[in-house]
Amino acid sequence: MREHISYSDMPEADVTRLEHSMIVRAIARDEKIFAQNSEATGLFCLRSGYALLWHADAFNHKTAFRVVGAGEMMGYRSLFGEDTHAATAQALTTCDVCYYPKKVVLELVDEFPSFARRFFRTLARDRGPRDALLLRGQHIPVRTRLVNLLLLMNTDKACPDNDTCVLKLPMLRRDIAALLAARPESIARAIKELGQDGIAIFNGRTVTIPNLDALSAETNREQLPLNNSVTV
Amino acid sequence: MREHISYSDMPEADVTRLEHSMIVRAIARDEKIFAQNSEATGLFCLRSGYALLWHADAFNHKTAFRVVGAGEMMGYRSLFGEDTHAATAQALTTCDVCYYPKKVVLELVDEFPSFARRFFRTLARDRGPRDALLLRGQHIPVRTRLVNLLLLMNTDKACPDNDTCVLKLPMLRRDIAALLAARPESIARAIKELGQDGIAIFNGRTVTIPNLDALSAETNREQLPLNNSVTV
DNA sequence: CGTACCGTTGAGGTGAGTCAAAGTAAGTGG
DNA sequence: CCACTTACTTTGACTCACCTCAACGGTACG
Repeated sequence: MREHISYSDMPEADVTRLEHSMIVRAIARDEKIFAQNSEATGLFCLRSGYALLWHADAFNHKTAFRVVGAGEMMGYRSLFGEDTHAATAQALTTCDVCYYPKKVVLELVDEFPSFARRFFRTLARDRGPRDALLLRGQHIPVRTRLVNLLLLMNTDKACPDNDTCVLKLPMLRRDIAALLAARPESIARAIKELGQDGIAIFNGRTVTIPNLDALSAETNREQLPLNNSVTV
Repeated sequence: MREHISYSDMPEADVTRLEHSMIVRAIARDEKIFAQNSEATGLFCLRSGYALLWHADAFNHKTAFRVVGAGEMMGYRSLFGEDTHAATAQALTTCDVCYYPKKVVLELVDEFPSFARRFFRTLARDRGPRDALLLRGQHIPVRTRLVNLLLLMNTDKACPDNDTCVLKLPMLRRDIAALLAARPESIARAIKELGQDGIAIFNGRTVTIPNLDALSAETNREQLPLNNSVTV
């Protein structure tokens, strides 16, 4: 949010107004931040911790599609779409959530084009749909999807270059399964495989990656489709 | 686009300016409207015909994720995301495409909040990600995914209520396959099944649906997951 | 020291992918 | 108008990755 403001030509008074409208709330693990089909009354930011966004369909198949990390926004899609929340946000860890009331956000967006443009950008760049291709594509085996997840989760904590790299996942096996559109059992098996091959060693939620390049290489481990079709 | 304008308080002069900046182009079947990784220089609208949006990954797996019909916009995501096109748009049928240069659109968006708000809405409501859950979810069998596609494609041409309903699909089997993340062979088998069960009779690209309710009922034909997990 | 999850492992079944080939429609040129 | 080419569609046989079901080990917590 601070980043959005810095790109705008908003005067100090309005910045203060926005910051004063903000409400911070501490959320416990597993607690919901907002629920699917509830009204979008404002914008949410994660100040610390991790949250998971998931969607439940007609008969309650739950599909996770995004891990929200510290500093990221959520709920903007339904806010600007003038619609109820399409997903539930649930805390993976204890976290601090900032809340900006709809009224203030929309007024400032109307008033300051540069602020609005920044939101346009965020909305348009929403990585959810694109990540989904990596994490949920059927033609990609579970093992590879898991590697993709590790690579995505590793963006923040850069490792000491090629050296060993340790990553702490914020979620349970079942959450990983939901993100990868797989079953927890399949995740366990993929984890075992990656460990045996020395690509990524899981110990509870801590993952040790001896060689980041070797992990990345897993991604290109495609079985050549030879489907020389033009359009597909 | 006309709808976006009508919701705005844009004066006549600017409406004219927008309309004069527009370029209309006739596109032949299979021709590309814009290509993945190319620069987004403007906004595209489909005046007539159908187009398909698809994304190709590192080693050329092609995944379709949206069918664009007449009156719909495309390319807005990369335009506002200030990024290259994330997908290729390809004509399924011959079609007329309107093109609005980036410069004019962005200027008007900056100037008229109500116009901007309308774009926010479109961007936020982009049905791509949500449809993807219906069309590409692994836990949903191909047969059901095909039914979902038929229901989505049927929005325009409403049938004479419960009576027989005929639908003409604009795309090839391989395009259906790409949309459903399946193989053309699997599509053929699902089509055969649906025909045998009298749910939807395919004849080339023409689909006859004897009973729309029966088709909808297919959607709830979920095998109960009994996965009583809370978070997944 | 149970109770309750979470995580792992094994055995078995299956939907959909792969490969190969035949059938069908759609252009193209003589 | 008919051979001929080309691309699309369908079918069958086979295989496999993943799901399902079930049982067991580990860890946390009252």
